[in-house]
Amino acid sequence: MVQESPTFSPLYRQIKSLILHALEAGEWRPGEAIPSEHELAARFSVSQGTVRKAIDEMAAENLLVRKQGKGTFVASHSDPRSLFRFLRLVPVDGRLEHPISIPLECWRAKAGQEAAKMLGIELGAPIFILRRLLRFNNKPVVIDEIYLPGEAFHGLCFEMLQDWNGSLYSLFEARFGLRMIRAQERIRAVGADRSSAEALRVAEGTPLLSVERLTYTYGDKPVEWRRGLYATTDHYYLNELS
Amino acid sequence: MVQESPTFSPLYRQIKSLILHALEAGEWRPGEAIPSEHELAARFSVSQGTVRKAIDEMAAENLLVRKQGKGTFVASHSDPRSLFRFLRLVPVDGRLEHPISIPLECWRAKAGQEAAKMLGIELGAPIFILRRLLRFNNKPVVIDEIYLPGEAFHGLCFEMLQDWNGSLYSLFEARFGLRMIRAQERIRAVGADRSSAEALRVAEGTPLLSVERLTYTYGDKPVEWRRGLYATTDHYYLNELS
DNA sequence: AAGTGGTCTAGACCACGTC
DNA sequence: ACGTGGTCTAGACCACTTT
Repeated sequence: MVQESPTFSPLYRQIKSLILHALEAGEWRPGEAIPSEHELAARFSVSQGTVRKAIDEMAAENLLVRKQGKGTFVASHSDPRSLFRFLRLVPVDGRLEHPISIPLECWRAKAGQEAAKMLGIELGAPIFILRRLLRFNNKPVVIDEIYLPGEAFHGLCFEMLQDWNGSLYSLFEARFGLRMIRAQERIRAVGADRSSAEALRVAEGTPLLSVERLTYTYGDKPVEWRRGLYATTDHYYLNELS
Repeated sequence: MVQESPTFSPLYRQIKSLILHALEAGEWRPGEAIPSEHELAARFSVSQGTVRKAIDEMAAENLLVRKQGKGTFVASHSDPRSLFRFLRLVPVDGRLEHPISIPLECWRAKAGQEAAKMLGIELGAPIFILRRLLRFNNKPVVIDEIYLPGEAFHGLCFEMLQDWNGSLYSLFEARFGLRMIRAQERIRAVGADRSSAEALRVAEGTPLLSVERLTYTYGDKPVEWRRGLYATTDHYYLNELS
């Protein structure tokens, strides 16, 4: 079963790849259980231990969630536990505040130089641009500008965003079948310009965190680029180094 | 019915804990190989697979490094690969620059309110305060103020810092037997004050990243608290979300 | 009682590095 | 050739959840 070197890849990684493709093809939806380890072992004609190791890795990558006695489930952004996986903003006083997302605008546009490069699409290709505000405890803390490739998101509109009760990524998951797997953030400090100062209710020139995020779905395909400006008077960006 | 103990911990975690204690006691030094899985299995009277699972977890936590065909080694900050594990600053133009650390000052002091709280020591306990500059490509980019508990670092002096060729953490490891395991960073945006503006060669008020880091050694014991100011005109703080 | 994931074992074999 | 970690298997039993 195992290939010869130099393209050697262990059996459990081949199994992992098969499960990954099944996930990508939507064989099981987010939140649903995948077949038991025993069933998958029979399906792929390998031992249960080999399936186990494949699933172990996928669980470590937050693609699957294991629940003893119940089964293994497809990770979902609807799960409240995964909310702060991508939003690393924490209030100074320690009180956990559930942020509220307020969509401001949403319009069609053509990809500029930077957006095209980041999203890996043609210059001038259709995109959506979305502006939204994040409130913690009714105070504006983050203003986001989000760039989405038109192809993957057609049908997106302002009303859809307003009607949705939940995180943006859970909407992407439910409406467009797009699962955000990992992201890369580039952080710097900038001074607030006029429009962001107004939105965040701070003085012009106030130091803000500029957080540029590129988010990837399966196959390391970038599907979202965003730039957020964070007011850090009452909150900070928390990062664990390990 | 037999009530199971609520403190149940699987065998491999007990083994992990034993290896951890041996590490903490300095049985093997950073960079050295630990005994083979087979030897450890014999020593603890368990199967090799159980030792393996313990080491797997410790490798995932960057405490050990496995090298196929050679052995398993105690992770070390002298290893160049671990340099950017704690310094997440990347130049905008992509060219990898090796940062150079320039010690500015080092003096004894008594722990103030904040340092005492962070380091978990008595108010007024002896500490060291260290200021240093980080240059990338000969340009000042980071100014750090570092607070160290006096007890763990006695003998530290300015000359020692100047003479050391390597990262601060590799010095801590070699001179004080203190291994930095994990850290937590709190990031916000601030305006440069007079002294930091001078050190970083920027205008007063320039937005800077304020990065407060609390670093832990074995047993989740905090042993370093630092505050860094990062100039982000030519560099950004890179964070992977996964 | 039955089904799920979680642990533990023992043994065989493979890939890598060194002697 | 030998020792190291890496993979794969098969089976037993444990812990948790549901029926």
